[in-house]
Amino acid sequence: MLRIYDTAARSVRDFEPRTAGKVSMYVCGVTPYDAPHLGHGRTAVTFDVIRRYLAWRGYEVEFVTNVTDIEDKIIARASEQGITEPELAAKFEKMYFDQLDRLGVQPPDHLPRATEFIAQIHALIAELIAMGRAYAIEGSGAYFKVDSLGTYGKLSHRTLEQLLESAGARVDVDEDKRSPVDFALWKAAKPGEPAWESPWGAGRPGWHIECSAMALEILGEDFDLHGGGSDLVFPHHENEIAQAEGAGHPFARYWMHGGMVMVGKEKMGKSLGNMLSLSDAIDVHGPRSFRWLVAQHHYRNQLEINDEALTAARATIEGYDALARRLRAAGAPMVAVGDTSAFADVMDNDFDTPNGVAVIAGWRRDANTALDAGNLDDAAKSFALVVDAMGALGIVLDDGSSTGEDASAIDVLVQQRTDARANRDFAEADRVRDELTVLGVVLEDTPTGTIWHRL
RNA sequence: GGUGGCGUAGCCGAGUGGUUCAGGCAGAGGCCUGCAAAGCCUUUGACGCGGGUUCGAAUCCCGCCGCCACCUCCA
Repeated sequence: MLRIYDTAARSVRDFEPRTAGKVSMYVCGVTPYDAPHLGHGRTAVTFDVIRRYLAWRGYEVEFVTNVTDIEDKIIARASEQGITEPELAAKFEKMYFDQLDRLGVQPPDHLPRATEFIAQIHALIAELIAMGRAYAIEGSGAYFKVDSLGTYGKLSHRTLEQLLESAGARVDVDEDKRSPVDFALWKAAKPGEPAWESPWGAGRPGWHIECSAMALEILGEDFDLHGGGSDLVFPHHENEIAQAEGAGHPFARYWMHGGMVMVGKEKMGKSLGNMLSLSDAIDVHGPRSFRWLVAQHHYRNQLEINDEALTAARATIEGYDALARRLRAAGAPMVAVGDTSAFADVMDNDFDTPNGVAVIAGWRRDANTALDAGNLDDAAKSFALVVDAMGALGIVLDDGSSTGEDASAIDVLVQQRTDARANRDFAEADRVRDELTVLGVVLEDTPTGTIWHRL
């Protein structure tokens, strides 16, 4: 039985999807106005693993990620760079998905953009106004009336009193709102800003409303999973619920939130200005190191990411690659996947990848031990389990079969060394090996001959 | 101030009231190897502090200390 921690319930709940055997999930993507950082990568990998595991477990998954391509930050940044908002958004959206692609994050089944759903956004706002849950202000836009919805705050567990208290302490509250906790559904355009016509004046959607409208449009009411970073719990997700349920549309059944990336014991965040580039990390340590590091930690915990941690993750992944290489070199047979229930058992407990990784580590050891003993069948069986579970985590092992262009030249050198060793001319053998080392080639002598791989 | 989370061996990081219990990285010793590389085996050492419950607690309760997050744009 799959169990999922639901932020709204603050506890682990048995997973009962809307439709048996199917999972509909919506994960908040980005507002593309800057280069993707480590946090984007962490959250994307987290939900990619969840998606892959669900599919691995036999569910038919429909996966939606949105792009909020019109927002205050985009307008400001486009102005700074002297390009249009669509140009800016397209540029950073591409950058975002390019990096996710490197990380092996599967493309979503649907990729809705806010500007493509203006009609649905209008319809939802109109419903809210008709139901008395929202109001328009001439020249300002439309706002959600928070005190009209008794359940407001149920996701982030805040009462209206608490919200009013902290809102009052804030400095700049929008002057036009009736209450400091109300939030914009539609923002009137200032001169020069991009705008769409609407019954509440020319303007643009407020942040939050696009996700309610797009999730309902694509996945329908009462869809299964809604995810995002924990920093989105309030106000973004709380408001998404208010907008959908306030208009009478049951929203997500389960709310999942991933922990923040930490840098030097502090949350990496925009206000702190300590954001690290995702592409830099991948360039230096490789995408699988990043992915493995994420998988080694529970998705709801904070995760410190630094060079040391990525280096350690890389060492582990390379150990798995070495196993794949050795098996290939030894001519181990391909076998069907056996009993992976040990992996499923831990993963079913709220996607417990740290323990899933531990299970895989056990199979890896089994495979290595069998291989050392010359038992290729058992080694192959254990390895098949490793590969299968790794697939659920989205990691593909490198067995060295993709050798590159100068492979034949390297093979010649390796043979020279083998000949030298056969003649017990170890000085010559080591000289050739040094030559290969310079080329970034690492040798491994196995019972069935010398194999090599690139550093 | 309100709400939530965390504090485990050199580092990262799981964990259930009770025989050894994670796992990874690093370290030490051994095996294998001409030497390496890879691998296997063994091994060092832990549960923030103070109480309490219990036959027994890292695991439950209370208090304290420290750290972090959300309450504001944020994955």
